[in-house]
Amino acid sequence: MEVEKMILNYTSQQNELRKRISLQNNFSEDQIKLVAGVDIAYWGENNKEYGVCCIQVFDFCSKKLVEQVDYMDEITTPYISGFLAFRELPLILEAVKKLKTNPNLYMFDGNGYLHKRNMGIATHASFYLEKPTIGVAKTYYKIENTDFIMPENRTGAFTDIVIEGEVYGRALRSRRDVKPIFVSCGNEIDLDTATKITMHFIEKDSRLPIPTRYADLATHQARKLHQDDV
DNA sequence: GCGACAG
DNA sequence: ATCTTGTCGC
Repeated sequence: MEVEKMILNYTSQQNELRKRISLQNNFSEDQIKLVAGVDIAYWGENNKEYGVCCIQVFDFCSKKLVEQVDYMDEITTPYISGFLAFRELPLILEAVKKLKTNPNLYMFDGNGYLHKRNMGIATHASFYLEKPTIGVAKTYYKIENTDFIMPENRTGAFTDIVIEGEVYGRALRSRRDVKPIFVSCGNEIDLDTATKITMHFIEKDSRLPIPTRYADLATHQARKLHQDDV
């Protein structure tokens, strides 16, 4: 009875924000110098749940790490499919406050526009970050009973995910012989540009782009450090 | 009761 | 997301 009201509240918040989504670039591509990857790891302790958010900022051209921050805190919001942003955003925004650099774009582990209300975490977060965002999910989030079409087994091959005539995102074969990843616009960017930037950050040793991939590794390291500490 | 289910 | 070892393959 409590979670139902929470879901109604969350849904109405997202329905308000979605009115302001833009799928157009609000930048020129040569202005993208710093790209941030964001991720969170969780663990339980004393019957409470904790999380650590890591943000890693990379130089677009050299792909070198230029800054990293983390923020650890107790997690109070449960995971509810479709409402990931409400669980993760508090930690993310605190971590962002610690950044000294000002990334031109943020990449998230999860969806953006590829969401039942077009409000996956990448899109939702953009309204607070006021920067372009991209969502990169490792598994498919099925909407309206629509399956994705498997792209060809070639690097860069993709298929658009179309629901009732509208492109929500795409299944992208970031490398040959790997499962596809699911790229969608967060906000203030178009899908072709989001795909191009994602592919730019693909290295031969992973199907995931550098920013989210290394942010994920960093969260695991940060959690390990914390647990050694306790 | 059964299947779905981003992270 | 997390719980977890070995193992097949490049």
